[in-house]
Amino acid sequence: MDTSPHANAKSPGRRPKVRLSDVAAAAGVSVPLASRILNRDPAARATEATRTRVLEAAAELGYVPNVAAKSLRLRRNGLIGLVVHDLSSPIHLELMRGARAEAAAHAHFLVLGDVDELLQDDTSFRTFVSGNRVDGLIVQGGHGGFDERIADIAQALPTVIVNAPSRVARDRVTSVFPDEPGGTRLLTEHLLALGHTRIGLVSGPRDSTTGMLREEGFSSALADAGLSLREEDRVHTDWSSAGGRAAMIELAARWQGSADRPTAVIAGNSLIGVGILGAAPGCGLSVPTDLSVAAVHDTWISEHLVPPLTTVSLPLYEMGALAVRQLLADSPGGTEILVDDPRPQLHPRASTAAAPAR
Amino acid sequence: MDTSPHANAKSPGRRPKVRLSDVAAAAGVSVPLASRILNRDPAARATEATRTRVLEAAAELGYVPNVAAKSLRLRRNGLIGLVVHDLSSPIHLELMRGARAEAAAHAHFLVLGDVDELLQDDTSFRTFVSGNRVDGLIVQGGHGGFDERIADIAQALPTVIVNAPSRVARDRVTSVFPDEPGGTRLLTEHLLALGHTRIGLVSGPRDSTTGMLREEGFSSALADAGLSLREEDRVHTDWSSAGGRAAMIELAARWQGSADRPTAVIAGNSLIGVGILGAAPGCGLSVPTDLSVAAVHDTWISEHLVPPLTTVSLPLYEMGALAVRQLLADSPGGTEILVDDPRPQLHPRASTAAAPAR
DNA sequence: CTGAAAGCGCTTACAG
DNA sequence: CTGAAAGCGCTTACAG
Repeated sequence: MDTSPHANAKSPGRRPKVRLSDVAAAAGVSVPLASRILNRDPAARATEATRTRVLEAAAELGYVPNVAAKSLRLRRNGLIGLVVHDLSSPIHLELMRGARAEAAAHAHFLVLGDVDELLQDDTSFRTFVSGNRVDGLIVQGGHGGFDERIADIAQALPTVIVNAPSRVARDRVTSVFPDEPGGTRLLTEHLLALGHTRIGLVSGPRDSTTGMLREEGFSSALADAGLSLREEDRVHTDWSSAGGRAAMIELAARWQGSADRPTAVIAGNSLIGVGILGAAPGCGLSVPTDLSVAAVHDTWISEHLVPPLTTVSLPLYEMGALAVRQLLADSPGGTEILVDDPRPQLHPRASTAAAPAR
Repeated sequence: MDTSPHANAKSPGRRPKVRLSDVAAAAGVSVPLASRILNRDPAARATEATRTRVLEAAAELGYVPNVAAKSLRLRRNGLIGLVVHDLSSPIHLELMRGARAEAAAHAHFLVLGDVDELLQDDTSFRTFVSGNRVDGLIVQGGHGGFDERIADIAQALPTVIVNAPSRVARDRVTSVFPDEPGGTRLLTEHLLALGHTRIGLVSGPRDSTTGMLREEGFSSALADAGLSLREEDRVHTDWSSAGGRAAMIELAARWQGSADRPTAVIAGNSLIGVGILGAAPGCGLSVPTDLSVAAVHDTWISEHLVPPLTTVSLPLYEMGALAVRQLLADSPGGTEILVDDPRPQLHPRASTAAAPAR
């Protein structure tokens, strides 16, 4: 009778999997005791000799617990679903990096999901949410009209909304978000200090919570300076460079032939900022001579643009990490957590300069 | 006795999980039969009435199989590890998007890993590789000196290397990669057609397989035109915009005061291209008047740069999708697969122009 | 303190 | 063709 670890080899070319029972046998103890020792169960008070025998056997055999068996037993699997809206945005990437690193630090892993798929495709929704596929969900918020659905999910699965405070009042949803108004305020104050008195805003989609919060910071900073945003100086667009480009062209058309126009513009995010910067020359506007441009979110590209883009950085990486920590702490839902370490920070660069004399 | 689905509710606020036995009971059949019907086992030839009763019960109860139980039984879990080197690169993002979408189409999910962590941290390595955490691994290749380790992994777990052909001759490693030489050749021919006869190359790190392949395409296109790369016209740097910036500064210093210099430069990837474009003005070089710049990989940003960057696009999204397909097909290892649909495509933009007259 | 037993929720040979 | 039984690899009350 072959009960050696090699007896259960499946594919010929593959190394055989070592089970807990193999470790227990090698150490001459029962399976439960091996389990307790390996899991540092304080109740297991075996002699030091036994303990090391088990530990050494495990190390020698290269034992790694079977996660499926553990999951079935423990009803959790060490997996966190990270569900974002647009995988190609450098902004979500930072969030993802922070979440991944934090998860790894706690021996957890991230499973990638897509917001639209999750909300529209029922199969995807159900495997994620009811199939025990993941222990919890981090969902990118800030997009309009899907809050009820999230509340639904949260009823079945610990859920954290990142990127925007949740508008759902239900118990189980925690949200984690940066100081959006504060960040935009920093940008606005920077432009005001440079002498700009009329500042445009290229905001995100109309139904975006994030966009609204940024506009709030913008408006309140203007108000503090005795100014206010004129309706005709604001454009809504989507969160992309193509959107930023279209917005710049739209604004330039409005300004056609009028000397009375904004001398600076704030981009709702840095993708939009890139689009504005790219479109300005074609509109006959030189940045920063004719127009100062500043954007929310500092990404790897900001400093390499021509001219380098003034931005405010928000703690995206930390937000991802904190979302994971919240989920693992299984904290009571309903909390709204402002990620404020580090604080929003201004990165003044050549895309902003003193307002031209009037 | 309460055997209703609600009997197994755990957390009071959460919806109870429905088990297969609940479905079977509701449909009045045995658990095995319910399993067979739900899994479309052709051997199960129940009456149509029974079949629909089971299907309807499952739908009504909102049954979703417990993945942990399935995994334990079937020895696979529908998870694929995607292990990349730098999560923040827009290039890997495309790969990731393709892989995620393809995986989702086959009811699989992606678990995020980090190459450095996988190779250096033994715990991470072992949970991924021997802990049955994932069914297979997609690892980003092209970085020097870790091929033996990958071969090691592949012995335990189906593995596909993306991004570069594997230099490991072992049986089990399949690699999937785009036509790197072909792409760079397209870029080179474009510059040659514009009249450039001396072209510089800002390549990636010295030990990068990918970089070497691109240089091959570059050199062979030059050779076809009766030209060749001069040693002093090549700079190695890392795959980043900061690297590109440093390289541009280095080249400009070499060219100082000499009329005899390259009139065009090819960037090993588009991040490097961004850095070159950003650094050129500071070096007293106007693009494309003084210097044409072209780069490998077309990303969202290329067309929004000032000037828009000429690039060649490689099928990164498709490469990700194909890697997943390879893994799921459990095809025999050792194959090298060129992803050539779509073919590398030139995107001529304003960063390249006719060579200045000599 | 440790071991034997039960059980997590499935699937699949094996009988009937 | 269908059901009863076994078992995937763990952990944890429960006995001893």
